[in-house]
Amino acid sequence: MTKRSHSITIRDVARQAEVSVATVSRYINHPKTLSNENAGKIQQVMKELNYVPLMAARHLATHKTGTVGLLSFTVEYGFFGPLVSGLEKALKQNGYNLLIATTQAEAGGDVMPPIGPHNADGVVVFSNTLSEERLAEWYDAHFPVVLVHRSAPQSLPIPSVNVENKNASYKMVEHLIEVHGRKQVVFVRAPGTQEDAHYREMGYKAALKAHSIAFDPNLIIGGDYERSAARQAMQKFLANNPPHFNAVFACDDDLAVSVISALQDAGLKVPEDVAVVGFDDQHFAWLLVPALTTVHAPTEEVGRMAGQQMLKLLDGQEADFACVLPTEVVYRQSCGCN
Amino acid sequence: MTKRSHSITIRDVARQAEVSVATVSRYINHPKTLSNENAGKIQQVMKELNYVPLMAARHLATHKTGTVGLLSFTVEYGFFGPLVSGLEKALKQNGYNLLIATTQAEAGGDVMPPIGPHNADGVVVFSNTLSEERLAEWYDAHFPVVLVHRSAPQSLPIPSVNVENKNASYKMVEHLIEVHGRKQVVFVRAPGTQEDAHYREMGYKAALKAHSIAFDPNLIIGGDYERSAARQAMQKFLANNPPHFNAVFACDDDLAVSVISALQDAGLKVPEDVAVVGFDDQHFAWLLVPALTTVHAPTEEVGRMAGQQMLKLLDGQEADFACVLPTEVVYRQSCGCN
DNA sequence: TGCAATAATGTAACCGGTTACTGTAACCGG
DNA sequence: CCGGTTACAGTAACCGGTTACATTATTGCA
Repeated sequence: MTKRSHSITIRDVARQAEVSVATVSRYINHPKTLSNENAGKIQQVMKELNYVPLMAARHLATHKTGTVGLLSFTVEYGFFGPLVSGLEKALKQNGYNLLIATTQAEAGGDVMPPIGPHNADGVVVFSNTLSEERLAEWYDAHFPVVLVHRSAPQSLPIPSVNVENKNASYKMVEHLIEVHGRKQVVFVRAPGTQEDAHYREMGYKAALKAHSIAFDPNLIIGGDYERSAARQAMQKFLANNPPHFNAVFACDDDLAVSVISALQDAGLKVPEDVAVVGFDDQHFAWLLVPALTTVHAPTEEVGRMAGQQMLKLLDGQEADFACVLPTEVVYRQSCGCN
Repeated sequence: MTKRSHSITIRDVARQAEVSVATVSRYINHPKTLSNENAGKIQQVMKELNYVPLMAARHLATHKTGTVGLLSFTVEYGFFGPLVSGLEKALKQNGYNLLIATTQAEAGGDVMPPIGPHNADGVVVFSNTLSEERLAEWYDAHFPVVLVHRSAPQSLPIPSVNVENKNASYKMVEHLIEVHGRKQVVFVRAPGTQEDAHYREMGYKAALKAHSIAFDPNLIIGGDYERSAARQAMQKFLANNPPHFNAVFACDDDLAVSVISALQDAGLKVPEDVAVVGFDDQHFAWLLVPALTTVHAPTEEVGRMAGQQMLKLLDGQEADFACVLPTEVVYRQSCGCN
């Protein structure tokens, strides 16, 4: 056995089984159309030779790769695991594999993304990982795309899977105001330009307005920092003689953690002095002390749903245009409950 | 544009640029061998037509897919994110994509794994996701494999990347004994048959022995439960009139969390009544109250290293046979420190 | 019994790239 | 001025599958 395992081709099988290559191919793709005799022979020879058809040759002949891509700007971020998990499970059910690549948001739209029509049957695009031009190009070419945590651009009816951000944020802030009487609520923006973040901020503002609380831009902590520097950003905010506040709505759980630790460092008690709430309900949220009040986002479900939409597209069906999964506030201790 | 975007082939480019297909192919693969004149023409036409070579055709001709697979039994488990991240970064540097699939440990070795020589240039195998027979088969066929969190079977010199488990566990338990005087240490096994778990238990036992503490099998909580049922397993242990104990070494951080919450439910204080320590140093470990004393495992580094080993193999070089990354005990509060 | 429909198989073209081989022209030193 | 490199480009075979079409054997039914 010095030769590569894949020197075994369909012709080897055909020869050994004393049939034509076409028959072997038929056995693989439409087994029912074969005589029992040949089917048996072929099956046996395939097992003997340990034959596995080369995907590339199949792809070339059929124009199907059996692969769906996921384009993401990062893979480290907390909820990536569940997202991929859901996606992979959904795809696997129909025999698709998952190809993963990270890209920075395309600089000028001119860099060819590592996954595309040339190596996948469709791609799931996470957040703003792809320029609108590319999206349009693929849409025009009828290349299946599903957006995740990003809604489709105006003119392109590309299916998307999102979580409900604005209402949940509204309720979250309303809870702080009504139940806990916290009217000076700081909002901590996320770094980057995630669409989710935008809607969460809108929910925050809407809640203030509905309760006749004037929006104070000084209570916004801007997202102009690296994720890893969130804690310092909070510390800086505290050091710079901020306006009075008694609650913090962090754009996501990771930020909430940074906020809490910065507050505690500064000698402030959570939730007594300052209530802190987050968004996402990541794995660790309930482990914190105080346990984090946050909005539960069904991340694995997002992945699964994206997978299902993609399968529909691949099957030639219409997918739901915009699919928004429900979120729900989870009341724990960090807001002052219990 | 009603046709698929990929009806544009190398022959279209060749025609438009008034050269032969071979010349276009050369431009793509060995640009230096072209005259400036033709290179310019081809470049322009390629941009105009938005031409991207079809991977499958390339693969078929060259027997290279440009893809590395990752075979894992799950994708949800906490440290999956960093692992993939490290792996993906390393691979991307050499232009490889990452193909991901989950499999249950192969039942009888007869199920063809979704990733293999037929669709990847090599695969990274996480833990015991693949039967030894398959490993041997691939090894014989010179198909590049790198093992992660699993060492190579006796007779197969397959490169592997592991973290140091035994010594770190030894130190961890020694710390409990020597510094905190905890001599009745419970060991909580992980479900499944991860190799890591085995070595951690060996470290635990070695530490006991070195301190002349008799090993008490009643202080072992067995791994015969689902991961999600770890907390109940601990509760059951507590309810069943266990021998006296004043510390718990959990096989990993996730288990440690379950242990802590079960203990607290039972009215026991951590670390005053029972010290609890874990392994992995997952993201959330320092967030817990008390912050978790644990062993830091460089998971992203494991991914990166596996990627590098794989790249070596793909390049025809020898890879390091067994690569064991150092781990380090991180002393926080849950053991009683501070 | 004969003919059409049907089932099972084989032949060979094709998918879209790569590359060995060949040919041509320009260039080199003696 | 000539034989030998060198630089560049084209022709066509090949990679390993799929499938349209042709062929042959079998069956059903008048």
